Amino acid sequence: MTSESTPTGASRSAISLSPMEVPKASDVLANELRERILSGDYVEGTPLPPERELVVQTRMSRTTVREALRILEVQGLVRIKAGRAGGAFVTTPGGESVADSIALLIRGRQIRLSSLHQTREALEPFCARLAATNRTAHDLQVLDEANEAIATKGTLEEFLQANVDWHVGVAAAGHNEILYGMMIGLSKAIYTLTNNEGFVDDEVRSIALKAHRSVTDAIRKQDGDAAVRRMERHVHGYAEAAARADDRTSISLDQDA
Amino acid sequence: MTSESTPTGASRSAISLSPMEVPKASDVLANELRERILSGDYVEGTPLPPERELVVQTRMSRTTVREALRILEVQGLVRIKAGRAGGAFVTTPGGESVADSIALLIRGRQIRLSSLHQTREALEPFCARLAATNRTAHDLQVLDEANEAIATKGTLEEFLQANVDWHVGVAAAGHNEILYGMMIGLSKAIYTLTNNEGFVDDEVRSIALKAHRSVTDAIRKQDGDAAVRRMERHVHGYAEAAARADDRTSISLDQDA
DNA sequence: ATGGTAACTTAGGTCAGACCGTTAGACCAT
DNA sequence: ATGGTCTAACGGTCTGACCTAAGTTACCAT
Repeated sequence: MTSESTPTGASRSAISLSPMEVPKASDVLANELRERILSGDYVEGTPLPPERELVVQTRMSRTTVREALRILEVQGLVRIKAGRAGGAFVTTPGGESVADSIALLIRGRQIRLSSLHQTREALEPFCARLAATNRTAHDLQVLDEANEAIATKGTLEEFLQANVDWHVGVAAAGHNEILYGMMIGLSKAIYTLTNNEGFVDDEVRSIALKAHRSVTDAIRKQDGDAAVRRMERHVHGYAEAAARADDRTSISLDQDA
Repeated sequence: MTSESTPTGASRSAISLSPMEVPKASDVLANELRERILSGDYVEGTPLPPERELVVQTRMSRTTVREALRILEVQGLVRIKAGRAGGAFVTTPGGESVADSIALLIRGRQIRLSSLHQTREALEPFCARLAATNRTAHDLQVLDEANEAIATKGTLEEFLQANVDWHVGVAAAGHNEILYGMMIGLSKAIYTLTNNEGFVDDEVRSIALKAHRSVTDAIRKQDGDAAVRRMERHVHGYAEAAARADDRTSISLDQDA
């Protein structure tokens, strides 16, 4: 039966299916919970039922329930506490998860430092313009404090931290959460990558401080165009200095070899 | 023994400890594996040992091992296949994880569409400039194909997909993986959010098509400045149109209420 | 009354062992 | 060649137990 001829020869039947996905139980639970959380029905801090309660409700095993919760935890949707009155609490995802994934992307793909600086050149001037428009008094205070920390000659780590604080502060002053998350990720990556390079000397520090102050000034005066211009110069200059230092490193490495 | 006087009264001993963190076993394993993967020792596709083998090696339970693997899977560092010859395979994290976290950020924080478009205004002109510099023949082909797909009057979904393809194509032509990853995230988010809004009519389509062609042209001619200028106009115009549509929606919603 | 502490309770964290479902590969029958 | 069958090697799920962290409560000594 059904022994028809196959005209084209390629396939005997006209029907064809694409690869199908069979979701895992833990994914199903995770998706369900994620949708409920993202729908906004639960306020930040709302506790999910205890694991054993979820087991009863879903009729899944505790293993499965726990994997689902773990997924949500990694995605930054819940925070899990142990002990009595512990459990999974709803969290509003912040910039950290974006930052983490960007950091993974950068490390995992062995991305060149130049790409990082290039990306900063795209984001930071724009952030500066937003900051000039939207900055609050508190934002300005954060920027000033970061600059003061830079002025205080400290260790390399302290300088780098203060540097990051200022740049992230500019992004925060722009009050755009997406850009803010992106800048956190970039900064974190640049911080770790620059920690090894040794091109940060006193000159670099004082140049950075001067640049930061001039940008901060423009932001304070709500002069968007000036903020963009100065930030562009600063970031571009920093990128070129880093590139030159990188060249030197490569060269001396070559000489070593 | 050691019953000294305690002058300050605050503490009997000089040793003092800060709050300590007791990491979970699964996190320890996950961190260890993540470091090994990110160090680049394993090529894409390298299989990790089977779960039961990891149990033997680490002397942890299978539950713990599985949770660690699940963490890495969510972070996009491994891909887990079931069945014989299955297991966890090393994956180079791509833009998808960035895209996912951005999408979560946007949905979770109820971020306004305007923030999204604002972010595009920061990224896309810069991507266009990079594209003008770095585009290959293949990149241009992708852009042309996306434009053709837009020219073909299709369903709303087809239009949106082609639209996304073109914008992502520009980012790809810039050959900066970070910006590329960010654009994928933004595009995915914008895609889903625009799917509901009903402001895409024939006029919007033809305007977008024209703008895309002019930007593509500048990229083809490697005219960076023109690419930036035209992309700025396009994105800004689109953002304003979307904002107007959003206003209309809000107003009609108010009238409904 | 006050302060400490022991016991209890509720929650997540870990473990051991079993069984199920899926898949690749080998082998055989048609 | 096509399709069936068996087997081994995987991850996926389940059960049930115990450990550990952290609030609550009751009790006891001062």
